Amino acid sequence: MSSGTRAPVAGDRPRWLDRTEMAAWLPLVRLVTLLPQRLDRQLREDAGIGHVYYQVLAMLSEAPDEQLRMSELAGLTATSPSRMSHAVSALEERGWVVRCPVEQDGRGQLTRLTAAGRTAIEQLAPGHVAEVRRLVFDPLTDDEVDQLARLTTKLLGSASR
Amino acid sequence: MSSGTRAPVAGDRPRWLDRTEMAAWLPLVRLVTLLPQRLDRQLREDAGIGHVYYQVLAMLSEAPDEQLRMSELAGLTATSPSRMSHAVSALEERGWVVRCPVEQDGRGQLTRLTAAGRTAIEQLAPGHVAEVRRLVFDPLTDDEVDQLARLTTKLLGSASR
DNA sequence: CCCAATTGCTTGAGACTTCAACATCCTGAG
DNA sequence: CTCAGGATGTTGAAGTCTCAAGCAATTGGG
Repeated sequence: MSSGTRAPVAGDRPRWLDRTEMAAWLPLVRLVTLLPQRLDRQLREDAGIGHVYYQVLAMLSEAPDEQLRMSELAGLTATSPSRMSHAVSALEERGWVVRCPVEQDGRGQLTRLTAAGRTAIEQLAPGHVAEVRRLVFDPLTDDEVDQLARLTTKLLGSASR
Repeated sequence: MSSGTRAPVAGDRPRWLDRTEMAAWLPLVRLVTLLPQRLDRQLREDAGIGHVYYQVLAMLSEAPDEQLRMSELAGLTATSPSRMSHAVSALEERGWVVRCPVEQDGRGQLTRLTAAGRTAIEQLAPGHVAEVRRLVFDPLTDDEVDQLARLTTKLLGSASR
């Protein structure tokens, strides 16, 4: 406890979740626990890296000149600068990525895909896509895919703030 | 790479995601990254524990006699036995939970909420619910909450297997 | 009864994430 | 010009998660 800033004063207690909300909340929590687990496991078996690391390679492979700034990578993958720094270091050790300074801004760092990195993502992508299909898109109808897009986009608004 | 079992043979390459699917996939990945982050942060500020640990307390507080077996806890929270064992150890150190052997099965362990644990969850719950509302339910209409329940439940089917 | 296979859980090592502190560079007000 | 404040990244420590290995208890087939 340690004197939280959010004092649990009786009276300002928010409404608890009703039955309908629980019917959405419980599976949602399970899903956000389980989905990263599955994505991580499949990639770790195939390449020894987790999903975040794969995302870095994926974003780089689609960026102009196959390079991005740390802050852009962090933004695109919704991770902290610190986490991204560690992640890029790990990818650098594998030789899949290199760091180099930015011309115009002495603070910045560019991360660029190496040839080995490109090979890696090209070999990884098919298996990953297959897993994504199996986990997410195969069970859904076209309409449901649209619903999923709308819902997740809407929820991102509040989660990003 | 290291000779994955899933050989990237040209030809068996699965269909890449189309525009519609991407419109669902990208926000879904962000959501699945961001939501646990937010839940963790709020709980960590208030109590110094992450969301998984809170879930343990929450499930225990609603169980008969406020106790559950390790395997039940693991199942309910969609985590591995190992993770749950570590988690319960951490909660035990805080004095919020105790372990005791099961009568009928010498292998099993029961985890029971302590008085301090009950106090903790009672003080934590209002702030947590408020955060859940802010992040998930406030932005959605009633119809959308229903859609969310159906979609997440459907996706859980494939992710659990 | 006996033992091999299974179940339930724990442990330790290594990898990953977070947090706070820090170093560096840029920007703009005075 | 100068310096305070902001922005960009990095680092190390502490906590957490995963994986593989292991232990103890139970179960089931012979």
